[in-house]
Amino acid sequence: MSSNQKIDKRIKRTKKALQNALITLMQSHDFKAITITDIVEHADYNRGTFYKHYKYKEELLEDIIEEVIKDLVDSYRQPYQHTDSLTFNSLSASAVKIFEHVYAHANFYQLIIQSNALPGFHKRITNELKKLPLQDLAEIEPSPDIDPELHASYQAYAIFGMIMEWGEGGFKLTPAYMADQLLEMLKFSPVNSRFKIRSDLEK
Amino acid sequence: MSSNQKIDKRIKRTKKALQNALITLMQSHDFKAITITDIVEHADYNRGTFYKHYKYKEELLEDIIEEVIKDLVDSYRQPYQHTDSLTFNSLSASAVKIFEHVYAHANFYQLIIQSNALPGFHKRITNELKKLPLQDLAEIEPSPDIDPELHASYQAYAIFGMIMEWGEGGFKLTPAYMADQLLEMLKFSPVNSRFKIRSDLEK
DNA sequence: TTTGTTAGTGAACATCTGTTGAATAAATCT
DNA sequence: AGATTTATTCAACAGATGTTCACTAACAAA
Repeated sequence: MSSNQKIDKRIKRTKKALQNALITLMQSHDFKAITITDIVEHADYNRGTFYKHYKYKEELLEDIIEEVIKDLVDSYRQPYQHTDSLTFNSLSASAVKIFEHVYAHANFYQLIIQSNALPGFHKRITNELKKLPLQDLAEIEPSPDIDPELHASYQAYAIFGMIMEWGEGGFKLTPAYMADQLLEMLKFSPVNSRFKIRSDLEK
Repeated sequence: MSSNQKIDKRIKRTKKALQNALITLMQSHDFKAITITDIVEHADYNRGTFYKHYKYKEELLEDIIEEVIKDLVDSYRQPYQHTDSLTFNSLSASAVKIFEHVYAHANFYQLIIQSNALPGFHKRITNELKKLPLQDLAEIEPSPDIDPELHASYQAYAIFGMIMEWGEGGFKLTPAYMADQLLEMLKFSPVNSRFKIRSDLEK
């Protein structure tokens, strides 16, 4: 039944204990300041046991992240399974689900942000980009040839940016509001909108 | 004349040497695998000297990043200074300048990506978001109340996402193409576009 | 050029790291 | 159930870390 039949009980037990220890320590300490010794002492395991499973604490953190990601994917797929919840459209429902997932794991996301688990570079450069007045758009003729890879990365990081901003504000806003904001920003995208259809007819 | 009159020559000399040593080491080693001892031995300084200026190697890296960011801001401001380069419009020119800046520092950006200086979380979650088919948009009525903070973060991370995608592809694409792609994606934004004006008239 | 200030040196220290080996405990398998 | 496999322990190791100290060398200001 369960997805992991062959994994040794001891391994699961140990990994969970180490994960919990790290999470607990991250509540009060900067990620960088937490030592392997801290983790194993807090979890009451031998230091060698840690190294049997992980190379460094970042790897342990990634295990924790992996579980949260799993829930994110599940959350996203929910609207497609329960058609009754499709009040608006599928994207709107998915967007809500994504932000609801983050909201449900707000403690975790805030922990990641607070404990400086994600370091300086992307934060530094995106903060600088934020200052630049890129909002002022101009009129250009439409053209549909957008690189799908670039577009996917653009969209992914954009949503990630919304989550970061949300988290730095302490997750005060509601998931529904966040989803609405995302839809507002996406609204005029040509892909499936009436504008795209209209410009297609113009050809 | 110079912006830093009061800073001791020795400090500048030492910091530059340490920065260069780290950059050199990052060419061939994973960031995490580089030790403080490696850096000071390569720069031929005492280990205590390192700790006089930096707490950990991440702080040293941030100093390097700071210089690149400075160039990014300068690059962005260029179009506003030289009006002759405004072939299209200000945003288009700014976008080109940003991507030209990245292209000029492609070695640095690739170094950051390759050496895993930015760790798992944002990469992991955004890669997952990329898989979700968020591209399929739906028709909704326009409304202009977008949170400026959220929008700024959205845009900043979106562009950062383009740069990451670009870098992971080895910076094969040209800066002009990247700028064009950005403009394509922004094109239908309501803020200043003809669509916005049209929908305003509909009221 | 002298004087006060501070960066860099070298050495020492306790602690943490990453790895290893043999012994023990707990799991899995038949 | 017993036999086999393997996770965990404990101890030990060399190397790296982060900090401190007195010493010197280089700098800035007058």
